[in-house]
Amino acid sequence: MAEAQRTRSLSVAEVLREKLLQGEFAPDSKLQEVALAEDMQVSRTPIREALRALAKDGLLDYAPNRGYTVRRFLLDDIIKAFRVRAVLEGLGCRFLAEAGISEALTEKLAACIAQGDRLLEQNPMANGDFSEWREMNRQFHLAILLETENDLLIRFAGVSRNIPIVFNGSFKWYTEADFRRSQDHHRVIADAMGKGQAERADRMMQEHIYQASEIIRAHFSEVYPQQVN
Amino acid sequence: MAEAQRTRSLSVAEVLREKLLQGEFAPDSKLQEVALAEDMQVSRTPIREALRALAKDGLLDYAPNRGYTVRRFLLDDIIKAFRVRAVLEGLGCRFLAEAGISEALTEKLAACIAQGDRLLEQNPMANGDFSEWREMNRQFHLAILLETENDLLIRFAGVSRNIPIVFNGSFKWYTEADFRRSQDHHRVIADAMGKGQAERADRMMQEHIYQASEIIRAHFSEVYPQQVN
DNA sequence: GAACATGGCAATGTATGAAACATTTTTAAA
DNA sequence: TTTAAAAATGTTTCATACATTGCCATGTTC
Repeated sequence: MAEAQRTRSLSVAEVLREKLLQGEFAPDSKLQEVALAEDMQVSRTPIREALRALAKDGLLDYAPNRGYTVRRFLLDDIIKAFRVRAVLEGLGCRFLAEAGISEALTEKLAACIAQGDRLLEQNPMANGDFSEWREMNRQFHLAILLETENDLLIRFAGVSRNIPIVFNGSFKWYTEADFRRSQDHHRVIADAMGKGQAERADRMMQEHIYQASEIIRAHFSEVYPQQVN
Repeated sequence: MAEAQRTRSLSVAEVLREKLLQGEFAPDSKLQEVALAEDMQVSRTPIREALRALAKDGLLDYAPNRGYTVRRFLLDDIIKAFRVRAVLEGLGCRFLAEAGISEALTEKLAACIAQGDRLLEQNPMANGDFSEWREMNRQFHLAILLETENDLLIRFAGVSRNIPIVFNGSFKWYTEADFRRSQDHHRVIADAMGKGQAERADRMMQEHIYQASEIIRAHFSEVYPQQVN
């Protein structure tokens, strides 16, 4: 009971969002209702609603009477998104440091950091599988955001993270030093919040996210070789 | 020609959004397709799409198979939204101060400030019509945001402003001193950006928006007398 | 050959009935 | 009287038919 109901519209949106985030649709290509409806074996109605939702999230461009196209993210767009996200997540840290963080969050962050240490010992770059690191990182950031109980902050941070390339993290380009640095950042952020050092927590989170953006900047041309920006 | 096409869905969404922002629907009341379709003389389809859009903007709550209800904004929600907005608009000022602002923006901001001076001379509280002040203020903030050319920043700032009570501004509660203070803020923000003082511009914008939120806090109970939070 | 008009096609926009789901009311039994 | 099952009612979700718009090719005119 009280199971979060799933409508077809939501399922379709979820599937399409995942494909968009994984870059399975070429930028600027059209997403047409009829074609998608056939592919996914549903009528146009749920497709329409899903497309509309994805456009609202900025993953598709929409023109009335002309339909939806896959948004092309330039490096510039991604860098700008990172700056916004850095400020938002930094703000979250600030709030929590000011208000004091719960026992539960302290433990959650400690668990993430412990997991990070474990993964670092295993030399996470060796096997090329970063899914555990990615999940740990996701949990760390999400736990902080949720603790703020600030609806807009949570939503905006989510949107600014749900962008192709950004979404999966840039871990495949991380050197061992990058992983260790990232882990250090997490440690400082948790420490600062625990001690009520709002300014320090904010700045460290901003720097943490900035460094991630710089790694993407350095490797962006590998994803879109032809693209100028 | 090239008139921005209007579909019924978009028109309906616009009308409903305006009503929601003006508080014409009681919080927690249901918005039903059939009833709205009759009221607005369109079929259920454009209504559905409009409701979905408004839910994405956070003005409506949605539950699968159960429909849409008007979101109830507590004072706490509004304060939290203001904090996010303050940081976002502050960030916009920071960007512009760092990059340098265009001639066009310099003039636009100067025009807004001149208009503010004019309105202050006329004692804007006298007639109880703040529409001109509101428009001037809107233009000032919007011009800054647009100049950043940061898509997410513009969208997020818009969403965090499109909230009942917040949307119309709190000018009806402003004292003359409040108006003058607000005008001073605008002057400092424009000055700081013009001089490339990023930190100063950022902080002043944040303070500017914070003060607006405090005025709403002081008068919120007049809007929802019964509400505790 | 270039500019413009026309018509057909394909896609989106809208309306509406049918099905699925939730809620309320009724009915029957304990 | 209380409780639960079941029917009735109302609302949302989905599918589909029709209407409208945009696009592109063809053809006409200058």
